Amino acid sequence: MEQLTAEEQKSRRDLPSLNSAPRVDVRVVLFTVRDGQLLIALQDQNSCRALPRWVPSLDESLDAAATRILAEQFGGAARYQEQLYSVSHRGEGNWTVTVTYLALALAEATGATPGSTAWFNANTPGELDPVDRMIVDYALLRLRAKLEYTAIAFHLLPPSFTLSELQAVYEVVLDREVDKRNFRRRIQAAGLLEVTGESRREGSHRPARLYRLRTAHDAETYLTPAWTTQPARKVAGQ
Amino acid sequence: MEQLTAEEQKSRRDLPSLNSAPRVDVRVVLFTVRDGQLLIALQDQNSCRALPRWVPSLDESLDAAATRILAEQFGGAARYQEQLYSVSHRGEGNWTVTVTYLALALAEATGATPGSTAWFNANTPGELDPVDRMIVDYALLRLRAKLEYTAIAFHLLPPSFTLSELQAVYEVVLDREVDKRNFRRRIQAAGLLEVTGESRREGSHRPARLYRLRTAHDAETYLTPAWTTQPARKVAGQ
DNA sequence: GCAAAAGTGTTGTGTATACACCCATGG
DNA sequence: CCATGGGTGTATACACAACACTTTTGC
Repeated sequence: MEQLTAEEQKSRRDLPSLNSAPRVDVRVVLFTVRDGQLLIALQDQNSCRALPRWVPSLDESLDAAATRILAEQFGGAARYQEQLYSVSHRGEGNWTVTVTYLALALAEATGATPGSTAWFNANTPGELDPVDRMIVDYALLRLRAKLEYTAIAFHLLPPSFTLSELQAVYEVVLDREVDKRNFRRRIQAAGLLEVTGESRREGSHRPARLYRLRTAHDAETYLTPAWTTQPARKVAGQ
Repeated sequence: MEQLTAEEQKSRRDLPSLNSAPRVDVRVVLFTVRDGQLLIALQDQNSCRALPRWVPSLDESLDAAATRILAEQFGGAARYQEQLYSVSHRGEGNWTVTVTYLALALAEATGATPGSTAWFNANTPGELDPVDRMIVDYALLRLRAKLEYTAIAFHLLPPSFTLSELQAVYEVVLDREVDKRNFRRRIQAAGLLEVTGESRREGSHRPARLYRLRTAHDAETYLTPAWTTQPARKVAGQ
């Protein structure tokens, strides 16, 4: 541990101090589900893939920086963002603090992504910087865990959807099959859904009823802080 | 949102850039249980209480900065630390990124804390900076939630302890009574404990058997990332 | 009428809860 | 012998997993 004088220690404890401190950047793991696959957005730069990132200015919060990444690169596609974790690592010399976010986007809105960003299978994203690799792995872990006890999955679907579509999202994210009857019972017992009254005919079979998420259950409900200094965790959508 | 030229945007995306970015500080919510109360450590500075904090140098990781706070102010008392969340807030002008940690200490080792640090009831910590208040509230939420599904509570007790002591920790942290028989069944079903063979006589009643945590179950097991760049989440202890 | 997905119930199994008494010791 | 905390078992409710057939439609 480095040795400091009493004055230096005091200046480090009483904010703000003016000595140099680690740099900050923000990175986003943006998920979507399309064609039966869980995809993440990566930038193809220097023959190596990397998470979309941004160095926040002195004038924006962490959440705002994450929102900016999503807005600039994906327009209104992202419907949900949540802070994941902060890592510190040596990036070219000094320590950098990387604050990471998990975000969810609608497949419909992700057809054309500007710039060098492309979609890759979340389970096999290819060659990745080790830090980015860990972030992606942890984002996947968290997404899967949250699927079980929050309403997070609805952000991967349009406002109205069939129960089979919802089940397909669960199966793709969790990477395993789910029993149809148990799934429907569990979802309906949670009381988050209501029928829209409409139904969808899309083949030579019985039409499916459409459901929507009941308002006031739109946000997640568990184990995420309610910081009044950064109230907006929802990005787009109503 | 601020307007940037294409060059400025590029420099923000390609790390490291040299423009000014938010400052970073680290704060720790250190819990202990003593005299049937859940306590947190606060500094009594400027007639206002504040969380122990530190501005990390260019030469230390976030985890190392948290460890340093604990080591300098509490010696070897802290036995566990875990990153909580990162907040950004306007501290005297520009944005500051505050990375927060939850830590647990042994009551026995916390008798004399150097400097201006003192212990306060975690539920009624008194007047606190709004940011610190939110951090404390969230730390409490997380500690209570983790108590239910991890072995985190053992870090509030010495290496060997009675089941009644363990139950008392749960009751104090969760702030509710727990059924003795169900508690013991649940704990033993988890398979984390083993009897030491010794017992403790401390009154005119039957002696209590002493238990210890089985090694390899010492760390928490769920929903916390395994960053290889910051492997040490355990601070002191064996 | 047939292919294809939508929709629906029951049964068993394990898990959490509520609850009351005997045991070992010190004084 | 009595006061004190240590230690134990059972009955019930609830949540979850396994499992197969009928319904509605397009062609």
